[in-house]
Formats: sequence, C-alpha cells, structure tokens
Amino acid sequence: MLRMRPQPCVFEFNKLLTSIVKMKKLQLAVIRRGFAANKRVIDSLCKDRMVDDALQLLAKMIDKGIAPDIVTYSSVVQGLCNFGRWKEAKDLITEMVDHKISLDAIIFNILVDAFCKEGLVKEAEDVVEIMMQRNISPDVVTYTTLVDGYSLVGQIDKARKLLDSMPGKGLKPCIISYCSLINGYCKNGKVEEAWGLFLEVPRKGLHYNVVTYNTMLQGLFRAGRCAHGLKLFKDMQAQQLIPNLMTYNTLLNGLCMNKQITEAFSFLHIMEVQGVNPNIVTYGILIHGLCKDGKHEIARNLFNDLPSKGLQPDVQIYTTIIGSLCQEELVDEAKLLLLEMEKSGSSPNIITYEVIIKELLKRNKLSEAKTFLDEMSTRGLLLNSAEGININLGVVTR
DNA sequence: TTAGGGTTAG
Repeated sequence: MLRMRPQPCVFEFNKLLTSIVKMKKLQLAVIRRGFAANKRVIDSLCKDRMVDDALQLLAKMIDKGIAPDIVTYSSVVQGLCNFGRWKEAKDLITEMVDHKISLDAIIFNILVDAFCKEGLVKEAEDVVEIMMQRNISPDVVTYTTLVDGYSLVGQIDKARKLLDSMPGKGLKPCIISYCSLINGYCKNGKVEEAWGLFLEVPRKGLHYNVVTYNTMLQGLFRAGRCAHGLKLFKDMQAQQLIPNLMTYNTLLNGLCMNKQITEAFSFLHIMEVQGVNPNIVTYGILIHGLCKDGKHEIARNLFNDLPSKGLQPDVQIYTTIIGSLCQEELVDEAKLLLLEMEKSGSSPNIITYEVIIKELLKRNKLSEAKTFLDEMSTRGLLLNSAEGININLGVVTR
C-alpha cells in the first residue's frame, strides 16, 4: 500500500529556515572579523544567495498553503537585516501585520540588534519606543542589545545608565549585559571602569564565562597592563574556565602589542599543547607583532611557512608583509607580493595601499608613492577619508 | 521535551 507522505508542517519549514539564517550569520561573523579576503566566503555569500533562498522557501510555504508563523517571519527578517535589506524586512513586517500575526519582543529585538550593529542607535531607540507603544515590554535582551549599541558608538555613559536602570524596570541584567558594558568601557579607553564592573559580576550573583574573561583580557592588554592580563589568564583557569582560540589570540595580541614577542611565542606553544589549533588570525597577530618589533625577516619566514601549516594568508597578512617590505625599502619585492596576492585570490584593499604609500612617504620615496597612488585609482579604490587627503597631499607636496 | 533574539580576537 502506498503511504502518503505527510504534508510538511510549519515547524519543518521553520527548522530549515533557521539553519539557513544561522549559516548566514556565521559567514557574516567571519567577514566582520576581517576575513574579507577569503575568496571562498565572499563567493559563497554572493553566489549562494542564502537570504534569497530563505525568501524562496517562504514563498514555497505560502504556495503549499502552509501559513508562516511568527518564527518563520522572524527568521527571514533576521536574514534580511543581516544584509541591510531594511526595505524588504520592513515589507515583511507589514505583511505579518496584514496577516494578523501579532509582533512580539523577539522580532523587535532582531530589529534593535540590526540597527545597533550598524551603529544606528537612534533608530534602535525608536524601535524600543514602538514596542512600548504596542504594550510589548522590552526585556533583558532588548536592553542588553542597546547597551552593546551605545558602547559601539562610544555613548558609554548612556550604556551604563541603561544597565543601572534595568533592576528598576524589573529586569535583572545577565552576564551578557555586563560583558557588553565591560567591552564598551574597554573599547572606549576606560579600563578602570571595566575592571570595576568585572569585579561586580560575582557580587550580582552572576557567573563569569569565557567571553567575559576574553573581553576583560583584551581591555587590560590594550591598556598596556600585561602583568594584570597574565594574572587574569591564570585566574580564569583557576575558575575552571577553559581558554579557547579567542582567548589565546587575545593574549598573543596583547603580548605582541606590548612588545613581548618571546612571551607570545611561548603561548603559541602552550596553546598547541592544550589542543587549541592556531588559525590565520593567530599567525596574523604574530607576524604583525614581529614586524612592529623590527623583526622583518623572522616575520617573512613565518609568512612563507603558512602554506605548510595548511593556512592561506589573507589580505591583512599580505598587507602587513607588504608594509614591512616597504619599510625595509624592498619596494620591488613589495610590488611582486602585491601581484602574488592577487594571483592567490586576495585583492589588495585601500588599507594595503595606504600602508605602502605611508611607508614610502616616510622615506621620501615620492615617485614610488605616486606609482602606487595611481595604481589605486586605476583599481577604483578611492581615497575619500581624511587619511586619503593627507596621503594625496603628501605625495603631491613633498 | 521540535522552531526565532543579545557578548570576545589580528
């Protein structure tokens, strides 16, 4: 007897949609972390068109007579927001309202997060205002997202006030709320305030996690407080928290930026022993640190070793090495590497050229600088920042 | 105990 395949239900579509959007989010995170030169990721972003896949799936559901619910719509709205497709996200929300699906805190939070990530805190505040007008109470996630948004745009006092106001609204800030503000303080050069907040965590009955430690570690090293950072690294292990790749990269970068290269290499060894595999970011940190310390040859050797470790240099690493060659007045080699990077699939970006030109200007190599400046404009890389004007002026006037 | 939201690295 033939068994009829049951009609898929809304849950199954939602599951599929969620996985599509999650994959997209993962790729976005990779790109935001500066892997923009990874051609494979760019290609998959452009070619796979997963957001469009999600939209197609939504159309398919409707076609089959399965009514999308709030979860379906939320997933697609998030997918659209991830790519700044605001107009379509807005249209979808209108469609939801038309279909009498009542909006909830989660979908509003998706919008708040999307605006905050773009640094559009005013728009995020407007969303919260609309929520309240509709009698949907902003929750811990809403305010935590806003704290993160304020921190991102440097409105750190506003972030603090918001966190402090949460108990009065009947909401208990969670570890992520604290982590967002700690990060905000650190990124805005207020490491003392960050440390004070970090110490408040257990007093509030909350538990540290690896992310909280990673954030605080970065803040301490950025402020040049290496000894304190190293002590914190020990403390986290005493708390049974296992350092991950991000912890080690933060630690290595902190040490390199404070000219403790030997110490950084000893932690490279430790992480490997602990079974945490260094990635391209790890090597980028070490190569940059070596160059900054004037150890150009060692940096180049490490760079040349990358393929044997199964790692492909990305645009940032190429930029570092090209800059280092220019610093050593090996301009012809820098030009060769520029060609090589293109062959390998990484396109030089504005920063690559800025680094080269700045190095050449420092050494009064005007005609060389001019060649690179011309090459930049040939490639359609326009210098429109204040930095760009300075570079142009430097080339023209020196 | 079927599904959607917030934190960290060059």
